[in-house]
Amino acid sequence: MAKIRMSDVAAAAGVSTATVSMVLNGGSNSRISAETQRRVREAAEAIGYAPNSVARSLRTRKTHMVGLVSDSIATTPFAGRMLAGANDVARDHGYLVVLVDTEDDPALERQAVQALTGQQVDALIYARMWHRVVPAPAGLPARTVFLDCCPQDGSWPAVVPDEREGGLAAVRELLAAGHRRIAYVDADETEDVIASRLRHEGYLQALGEAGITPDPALHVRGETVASGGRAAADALLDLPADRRPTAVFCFNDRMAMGAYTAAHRRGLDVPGDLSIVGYDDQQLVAAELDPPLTTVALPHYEMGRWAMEVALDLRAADAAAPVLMPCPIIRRGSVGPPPHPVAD
Amino acid sequence: MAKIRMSDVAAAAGVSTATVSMVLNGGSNSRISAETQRRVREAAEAIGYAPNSVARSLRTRKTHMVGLVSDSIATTPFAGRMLAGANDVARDHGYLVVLVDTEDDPALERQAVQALTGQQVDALIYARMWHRVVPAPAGLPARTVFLDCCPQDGSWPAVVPDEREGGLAAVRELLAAGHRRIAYVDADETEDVIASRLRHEGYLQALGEAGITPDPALHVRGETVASGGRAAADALLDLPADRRPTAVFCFNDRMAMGAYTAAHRRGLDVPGDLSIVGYDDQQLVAAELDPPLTTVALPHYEMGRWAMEVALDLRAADAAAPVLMPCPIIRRGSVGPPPHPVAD
DNA sequence: ATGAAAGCGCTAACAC
DNA sequence: GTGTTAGCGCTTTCAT
Repeated sequence: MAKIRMSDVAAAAGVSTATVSMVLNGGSNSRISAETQRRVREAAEAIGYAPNSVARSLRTRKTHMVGLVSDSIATTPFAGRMLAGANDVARDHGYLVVLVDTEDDPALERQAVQALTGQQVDALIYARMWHRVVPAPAGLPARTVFLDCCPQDGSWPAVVPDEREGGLAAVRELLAAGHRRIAYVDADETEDVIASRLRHEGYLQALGEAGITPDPALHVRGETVASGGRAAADALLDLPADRRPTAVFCFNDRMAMGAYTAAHRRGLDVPGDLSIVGYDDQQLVAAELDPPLTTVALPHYEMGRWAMEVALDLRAADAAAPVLMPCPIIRRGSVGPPPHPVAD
Repeated sequence: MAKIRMSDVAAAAGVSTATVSMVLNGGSNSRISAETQRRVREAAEAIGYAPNSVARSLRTRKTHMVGLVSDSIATTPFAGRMLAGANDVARDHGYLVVLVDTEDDPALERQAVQALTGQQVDALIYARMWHRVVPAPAGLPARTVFLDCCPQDGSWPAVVPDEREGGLAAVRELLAAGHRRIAYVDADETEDVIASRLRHEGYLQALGEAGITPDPALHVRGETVASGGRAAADALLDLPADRRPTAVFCFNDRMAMGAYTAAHRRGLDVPGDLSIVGYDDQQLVAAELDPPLTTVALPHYEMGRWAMEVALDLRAADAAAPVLMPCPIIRRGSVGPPPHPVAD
């Protein structure tokens, strides 16, 4: 199975390589006669010719590959959705994606960017798995887009989730069900600062819209895992009856999972006695809880698509400000009316 | 920022491109004089030269890229671990991985294999996200390795999890804690046939080793989600006291999660009244449950590494039979002694 | 409508 | 030790 070159096709069809190139790339509108086209195609087929993209890339200065450097493909379930989004549009447009995981190591990151530009990728997507503001690594190619992070020193297109709008949607959902005493189980101050702050802003705005004065006792924090959520929810449920929340909005689904545990352990029903809304829409958590969790989805797939679309210049992007991708609310079974009519 | 070529470096250093190539690739052992080497390196540095891998690849017929085609990077949390394993070894050896997700669509698959071989990848990894026997797609390059699946018509190296040994380990763990009545909450007959069968074999073997005759009533099935596990566990717990299991081995962590719910809803303590072992070691589930779940880990990271190692010829592999990668047991808090001494 | 020839940027014999 | 030269397999003017 020796490699078959274009010249082999040319010889077999009795034409020049230039002609072969024309018919194989030129579509049917080329100026080559129909008869010759047929001969060439048949010859190519017959001898099993497959073009060598490396040679083509060298000549055309286009590799039809885009690099994707990320800090962690493995450690979050979200990474896959981003990748999938990017991959889908790449594939649909004849592009391949070259993936490098840098594990958040700056040295590996530099090395990755170098390897990728050395490989002449047509564009580069720089992705982080948590919404952050990051310093732009050196040596980025002209066509670079930031995914789930913003470059410190603007001037690159970027896309991040609209966390504020997400917090707003979550709390509005609870408000619409009739709740007035709504708690926010927030992340620890050390973690996920941006998401935490933005979702909290959404929370406050929603309360404001409903004319509710936020009760500081209803803003609690914990580690962003189930046990942290459970502890925070316990604190809330220990409040005297008249100050206790009838609903909680949790920073993420895992904390919401802990809130379920807290409620269930004291015989409280979800959503009968306590309504709960999460954030992230992690399938393994949100959909599997009993009852299934109403939550706000992080639009990783859409962000991945968006990034690839601007990388391939399929979509214009303003480098001045990051695009805010909507976080839709996913209604499942954890929100209901408050247990009894409530006054403020 | 026009592209800088090797000839620019040569000109700047006053040598030929051949010399530049030698010093830049030849390591320090080349036959170029130390003085010239210095001049070349300095010139390259000064004008910011970066080699063009496409040109190099065309010449050397090595691209230092390996293709990875998978059926789903997005829909399972395991995909990331496989990718990470593959990526880590690729990176450590100066290789890049080109990823394509085919969504299990044969047409896309053919197209992916073609694109990748056209791109002259040095090797190809064909990955599936569920342990399966698959028909080998046409046109695979000589150096192909199968990941988490076996080619129907042998003759390619492959690696899959040792599910049988995993089931064995899970049940031995329960046996060691003193249990005798151990149930297996299995997958539905329609799902994951290979894993289901193999884990069951491990279960039976472990019981056999302990001199226990399997009780068919203790082998139940359900959908491989939390609700399926809950229903199955409920059925088990409804058994008369003398036939009821004191421990259950669940097909996966999600079903185990359902078993927790079933136990908790009837006031049973885990592991006080019921010990539970899962399978998969899904972080989001196993580690977050209360108590944390003892489970058997699927070695995705290791399989990813293995596949890339044989792809890069760093490790020999026999194409005759798939390699069985061990599934280690992860001890957490869901296994304890049976509630009271038990007789068979 | 088709072919000749140059060259993408690099490496590797082979000369000197 | 270093330079010359000939490609790797393709695309693309420019002739014809």
